[in-house]
Amino acid sequence: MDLKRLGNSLMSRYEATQIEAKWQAAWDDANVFEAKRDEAKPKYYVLEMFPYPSGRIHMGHVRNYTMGDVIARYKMSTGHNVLHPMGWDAFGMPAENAAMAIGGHPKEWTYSNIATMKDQMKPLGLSIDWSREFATCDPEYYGQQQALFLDFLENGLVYRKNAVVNWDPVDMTVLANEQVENGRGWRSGAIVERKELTQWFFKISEHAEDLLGAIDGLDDWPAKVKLMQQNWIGKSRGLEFAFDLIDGPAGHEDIAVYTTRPDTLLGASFVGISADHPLARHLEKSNPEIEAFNKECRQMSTSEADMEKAEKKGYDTGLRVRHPLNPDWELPVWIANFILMDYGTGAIFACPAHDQRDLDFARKYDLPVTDTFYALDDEAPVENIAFVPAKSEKVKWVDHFAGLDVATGDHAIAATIEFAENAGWGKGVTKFRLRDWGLSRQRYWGCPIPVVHCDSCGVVPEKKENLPIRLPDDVSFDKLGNPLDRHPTWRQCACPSCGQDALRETDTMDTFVDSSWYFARFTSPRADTPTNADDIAYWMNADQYIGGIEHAILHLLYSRFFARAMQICGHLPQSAVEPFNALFTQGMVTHAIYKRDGQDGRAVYFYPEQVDLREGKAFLIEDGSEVDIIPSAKMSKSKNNVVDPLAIIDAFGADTARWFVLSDSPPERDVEWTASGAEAAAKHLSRVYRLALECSGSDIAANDQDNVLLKETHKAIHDITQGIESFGFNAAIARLYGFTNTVAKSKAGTETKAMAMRTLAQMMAPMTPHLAEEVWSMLGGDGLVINAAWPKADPALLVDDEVTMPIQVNGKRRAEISVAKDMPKEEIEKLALAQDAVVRALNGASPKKVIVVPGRIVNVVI
RNA sequence: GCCCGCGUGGUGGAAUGGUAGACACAAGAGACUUAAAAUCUCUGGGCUUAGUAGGCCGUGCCGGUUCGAGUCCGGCCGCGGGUACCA
Repeated sequence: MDLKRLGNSLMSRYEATQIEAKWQAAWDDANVFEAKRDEAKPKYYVLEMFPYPSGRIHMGHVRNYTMGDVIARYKMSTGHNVLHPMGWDAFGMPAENAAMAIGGHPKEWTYSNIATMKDQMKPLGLSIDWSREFATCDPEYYGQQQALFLDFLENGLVYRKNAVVNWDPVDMTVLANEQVENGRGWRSGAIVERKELTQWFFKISEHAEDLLGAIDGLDDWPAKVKLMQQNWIGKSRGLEFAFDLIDGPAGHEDIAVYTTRPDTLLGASFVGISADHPLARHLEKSNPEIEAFNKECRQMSTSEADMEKAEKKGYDTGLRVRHPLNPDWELPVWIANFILMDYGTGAIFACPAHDQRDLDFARKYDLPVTDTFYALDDEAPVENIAFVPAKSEKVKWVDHFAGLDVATGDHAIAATIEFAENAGWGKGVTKFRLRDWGLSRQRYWGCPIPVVHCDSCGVVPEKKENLPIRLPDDVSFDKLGNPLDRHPTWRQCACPSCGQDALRETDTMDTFVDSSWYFARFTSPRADTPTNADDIAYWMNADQYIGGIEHAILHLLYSRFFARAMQICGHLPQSAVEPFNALFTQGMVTHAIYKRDGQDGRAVYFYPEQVDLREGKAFLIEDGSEVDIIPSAKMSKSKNNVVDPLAIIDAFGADTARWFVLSDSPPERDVEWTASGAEAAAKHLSRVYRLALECSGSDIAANDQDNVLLKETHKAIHDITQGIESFGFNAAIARLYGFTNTVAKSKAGTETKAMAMRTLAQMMAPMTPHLAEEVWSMLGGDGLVINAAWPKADPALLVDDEVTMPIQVNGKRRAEISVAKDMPKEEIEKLALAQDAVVRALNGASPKKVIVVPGRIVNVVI
């Protein structure tokens, strides 16, 4: 489709490019988007998740920022002092990958991408206060982040411990989970190993209880996000106890386990330990087979999904433990590849009858399967499907040691814990699934962790006056490993404590750290401390936060933790520990992926514009060869399935792009990208422009249609206002289409029509701000529409005197009546029963029941 | 695997438990025009039917609650997101 040509022909009257440039200049002149503290007005802070500067904006960005812009502009017109900032989530792996793949420097790559993307965003006419812009890779920003880190350290919110990473033994580098493909490094193809490193951790788990409890107060967050966070934090009540080892090696008298299902203890089949469990590590020293098995376990990727989906494997250590309820009952001890040292105690007891994973394992290695309870109506023993009812469901116990017969799992768990505590062999424990947040990254392009390693003083925090600890610019990516490690001089420094020669930490911070406090920094982006108390007090919290659902857990949870940590260190007031008052999660913009396997076996991805689609197949435009079509996934740079909005903006203008991206689907739902319909959006905007033109040139006297149009206008105000406030942008736009039709067809006088058109312009202004200004000024609107007060619906004009009511017979619509709004129930019933269709259906009999819902429906039950 | 969503015409989608398909796109027909573009008008879930009468079916599938279910509940299937080092 030749968008450019179509656009030009449409623009013969509605010149979007001209109009848009004109009004953007007018907004700049009036400085309407610069946010200044003004105690006289209520403030409103609208924030969209800031973008990663990948180099091109895509439709997902346009959708996200247009939604935020609608809210920001709407709030401006309702008398709020609006803060609407924008910045760049600029650290991260893609910059290093680009440096490795195409040469150049991550810094140059990133800043040049930022410049390009800003140029692409500017024409959209977003109401952003660009004076507050920053990138997380600016030393001014990450220096303040280092200051925060030092404060966290001082307040005991950070510590060091060992943790495993994915290690590529060929590239000599740590791999992110997404860089591990089928257990192999994405570049080298080498089998990935687990490697233990000493790393920094935020003590987020200490705040688990608070982070969980406070979710209840997040009234304007989507329920699904709250549920996901609750499950992620995963509070559980369970039993901790130990199995005594029979003739265990010295120092290994027992194996401690934690279980959330202690009530199934009589179904125990074996004890499983992680390959990294101290006992497993002890055994491997003298047993080559165990050593080999453990080594294999340590070659798995660290990702939970990979581990869970991998084939379950085990090795029988030959050791045995005693069952705590019966000393004569011995259980084997297995090393299993699905048990993680990081979770619980690194050891479990397995109850195959009531856990599918344990059952698969038991069947594979021929271990016993013992039912401990049955469904109330089915006592068939477990075969190959584990019986796992909800804990709230009642089940029949086979022989429960705490004396239960029929009880729910919840009840049985509580009873078992009490039983074990009284008997003295176990202890009830509350645990959280949430683990501490490992922030160390063995990479160059991130915020340096501001600590120094000194031979005499150990790990020493850098002095605040030495911040920012800047990344060195003279690095290269042509050798293996981390450039900071290899740098000839950067590491060397004086110990902040004793002054002797020392070495800097070369790990940088997880990029989630950067995005965990940028919302606070926007309130005073140039302050020489992380935040400024007055600005924070005025602007925080973000009243509306908008971003992708893919951030439902990690980013949002980390930000909630950071707000608490910053409050502890005095950088945020108590009122800001939940920094986002309202959250809206938009759906993703998805697109099919075009892919082919390259000669080296690696996938090669193609952009949608490189591909020609015919009869459900995809061919490269370049040479006509066929490529694979992979079903839609979120637009992602690594998969090349991104569509940039520039073609639409070039052809039709920003207002069309904005209107189109809002009109076509509900904001929270994922959308499969397609450009069909952009043209229609442009047509509609031209039509609005034409209507305004007609209206400004006409001279029709006031008449009896004026009142009809007035009523319609107020109904539209009511519906559209509600649509915007509830993020029903597509519904609001549908209503705007309807109202435009009403105005177009109305025979009302010119004055009333101009009023209706001005109101239309005001209501379109959040979505199509440039056209709205143009129409507003054509029809004698006062000043800028952005400064005009939002129209208010008069309740007296919203009500109709007559209502249409459907008549159902047994729930099926058979007729329709039109009645006065306040007609009593009895009369409605009489009218309904007199309808032909009802009389026919009744066939002389009298109805069993007649349900009349005034103003809604009548249902005659026969 | 586990957690969270989603599934409605040819397409995007609308619908406080109350007329399923609003509003659009694409399509077809017509008006205007020398012609085209632009614009305007009309048709439009499926089956049945001479039909704009009437009837039956219909919101992924199966079942339930209810006078009434796209909406609530249970079980499936499919797709998407997250799964702690992608951001």
